[in-house]
Amino acid sequence: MSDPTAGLNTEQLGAYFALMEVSSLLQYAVEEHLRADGDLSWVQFQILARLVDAPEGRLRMTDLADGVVYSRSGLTYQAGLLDKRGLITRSPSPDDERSVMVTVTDAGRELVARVLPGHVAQVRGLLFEAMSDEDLAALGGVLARVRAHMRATPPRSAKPRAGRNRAG
Amino acid sequence: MSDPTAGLNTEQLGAYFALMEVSSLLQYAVEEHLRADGDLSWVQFQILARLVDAPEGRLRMTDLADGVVYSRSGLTYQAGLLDKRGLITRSPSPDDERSVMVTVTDAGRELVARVLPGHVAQVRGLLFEAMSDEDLAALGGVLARVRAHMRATPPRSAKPRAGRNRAG
DNA sequence: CCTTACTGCTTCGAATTCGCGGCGCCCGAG
DNA sequence: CTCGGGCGCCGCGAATTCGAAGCAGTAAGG
Repeated sequence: MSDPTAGLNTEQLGAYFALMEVSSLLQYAVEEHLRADGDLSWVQFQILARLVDAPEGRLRMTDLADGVVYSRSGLTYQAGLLDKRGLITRSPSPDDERSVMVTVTDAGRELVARVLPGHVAQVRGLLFEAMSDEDLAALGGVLARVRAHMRATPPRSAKPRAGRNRAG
Repeated sequence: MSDPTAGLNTEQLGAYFALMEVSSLLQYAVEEHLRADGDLSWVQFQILARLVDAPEGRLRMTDLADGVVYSRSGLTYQAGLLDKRGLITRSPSPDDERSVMVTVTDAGRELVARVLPGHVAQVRGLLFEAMSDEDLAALGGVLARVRAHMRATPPRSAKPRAGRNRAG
C-alpha cells in the first residue's frame, strides 16, 4: 500500500477522519435515542443484545467483555446497573466458581424487543439510507477484513484486554 | 434498499456492528498511543489538529465544537486543560465579544508535529494495513456519502449540537 | 496435601464527561 | 436610547470511565 515510513496520503487521511466522525455521530445519535426510548446507554444495549443473541441467554463476563469494547471495571459497573434494574441476573458459573454467568431476564428481553425497532430505524436512517447495495457489500467486506486484522494485531501495550502486569 | 418498516438484514447488522467495533478499537489504540507519546487525549489531539489546519491557526469555540463531536462543556474543559499547558490561547473575538477565539501556540504546533508521525503510523498499521487501494477507494466513497447524509439529516432531538432548549 | 502461578471479577480513587442553569453580549423593535 | 429575545461560553453537580490493587478459585508441580 505504502511504505511503513511514509505518511498517510490525502485519501487515507480523509477516510480515517470520515470513519471517526461517522461512527461518533452514529453512536451519539443512537445513544440518545436509546436513552429516550428505554433509558439505556449504548454499552448497556450492546450487553443486552449480545445476551439475547446468546444460545441460552447467558454469557460469562469475560466473553461479554471480549465482544464489547470496554474495560473490565466498566463492564462490572454497567452489569451492576442492569442487575439493579432487573434486566439481567448474575450467578456463579457451575463449572468455574470464579466466573460469573450473566443471564438476561424476561424484562431484559422485553426491553430489547421494545427499543430494537427504533434503534434499527435510527441506524438505517442515518447509515444505510445513503448507501447502495454495492456500498453495503463493499463496506462489509472492508470492515470484516479490518476487524480481523485488528484482532490479530498484538496488543502493543494495553488493549481493553489489559490488566495483567503485577509484580508480586 | 429495504422498506422503512423492515428490520436490518444480516449484512447490514454485521456492517453496523463491525463499524462500531472497528472505530472503537481504533480510537482506543490511537488514544493510548497519543497518551504515551504526547500526553494528549483523542479530543485534545483533534482540537489541536483542527487548529493547525485552520487558516490562521485560530477558530471560534463553536466552530471547533462543530468539527469535533463533543459537548460544549467538555470542549470548555479540554480547552482549559490545553490552555493551562500552554498549547493554545483563548482570547475574545474582535467581532463578536461573546465568542472566544482559540489559537494554537508554537508549542501546540510543535507537539502536534511531534506526535503526528506515531499517530499516523498507528492508524496505518491498524486500519490501512489490511486494506487494498480498491478497499480504500470504496471506503472513502461510502464514508463521504454517509457523512454528507448525516450532516444533512435534521437533528431529531439533540445532536452534539445540543443545548438550546430553555424555556425562560 | 502444600506451594506457586495464573485467571476472573470486583472495589477503590482519580479523572473525564455531560446536562443544566447563569452571565454577558449582539440584534431588532418601539 | 431602552427593552425584549436569542446566542455563546462557563461553572457546578452528578454520573460514568478507566487503571491499579485486591480477593477468591483453578491448575500444575513436588
